[in-house]
Amino acid sequence: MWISEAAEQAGVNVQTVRYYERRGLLPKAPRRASGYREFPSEAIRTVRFIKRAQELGFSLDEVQELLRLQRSSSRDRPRIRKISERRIAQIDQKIAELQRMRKALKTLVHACHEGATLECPIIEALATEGGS
Amino acid sequence: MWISEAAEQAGVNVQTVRYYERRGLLPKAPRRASGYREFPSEAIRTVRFIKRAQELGFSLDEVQELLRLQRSSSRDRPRIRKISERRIAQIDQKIAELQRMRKALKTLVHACHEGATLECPIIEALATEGGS
DNA sequence: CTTGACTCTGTACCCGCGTGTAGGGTTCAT
DNA sequence: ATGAACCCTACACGCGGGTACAGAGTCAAG
Repeated sequence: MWISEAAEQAGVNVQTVRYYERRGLLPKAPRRASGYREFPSEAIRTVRFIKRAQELGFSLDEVQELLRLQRSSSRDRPRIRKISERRIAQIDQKIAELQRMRKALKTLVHACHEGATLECPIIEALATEGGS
Repeated sequence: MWISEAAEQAGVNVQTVRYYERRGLLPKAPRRASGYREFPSEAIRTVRFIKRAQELGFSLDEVQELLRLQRSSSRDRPRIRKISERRIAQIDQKIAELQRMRKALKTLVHACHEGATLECPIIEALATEGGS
């Protein structure tokens, strides 16, 4: 199958497929004499794997390692778990950071509604030293 | 005060100060005949304002508007609140997305610990069609 | 007057993940 | 044999928020 069909079936566009190949996420597709790539249907499954992994927040580097592990005969489950757990830890950190922001903002917006001060408490908080 | 002192006092580096000026976050600093900028101490406060706003997740474009509102005589509190509330909504969306990822990953990691299957459930989930 | 530490501008580069474009060659149905 | 629709490579550009460099000019202490 040509690249445009592969891309369409995988739900990405043509450049993306070439990009994944260049980055080493997809194995080099065999070529016709003309230089055209001919993809095995396997490639579609691989692209979908990549997309699903991205939905879970994995970076392309991580996806690359997951693909490598998938292909290796010794499915190294502890290693796979470790990558996933590292991802979870990063997600937790990010969530905590966002919640910290959210809380601070909520407090300020609330104060801005309630307060009868002349100055807006939100601006005041940003303009004033101290207390992150 | 020269730029390096201003930058140091504000806790950013020299290029950042120039960058903020270029972007319109800092007012154009007056120049000596040599072309050297001379910063009023006000500038330090402004840079710190920017940094605090960034910690709450505001983009530089948003910070620019907040600074504009701060300077305007009619402190438009509803507008300021609106910007903050939009930010909160974006944060909430991001948190929800991260929690979705986190939950999916947790489930997989758990299955990978528990399951006695040959294949790693994490890889299986990524390799298999259906169910996001 | 020299020297070293600073400043200026303009430009390019970084991260991750692609997307777009120009200029050329191929495929295949008609 | 022609033409539309495809394919190839190489390169530039986009986001956001800076960072780094080169080449030239300036400041201030000794």
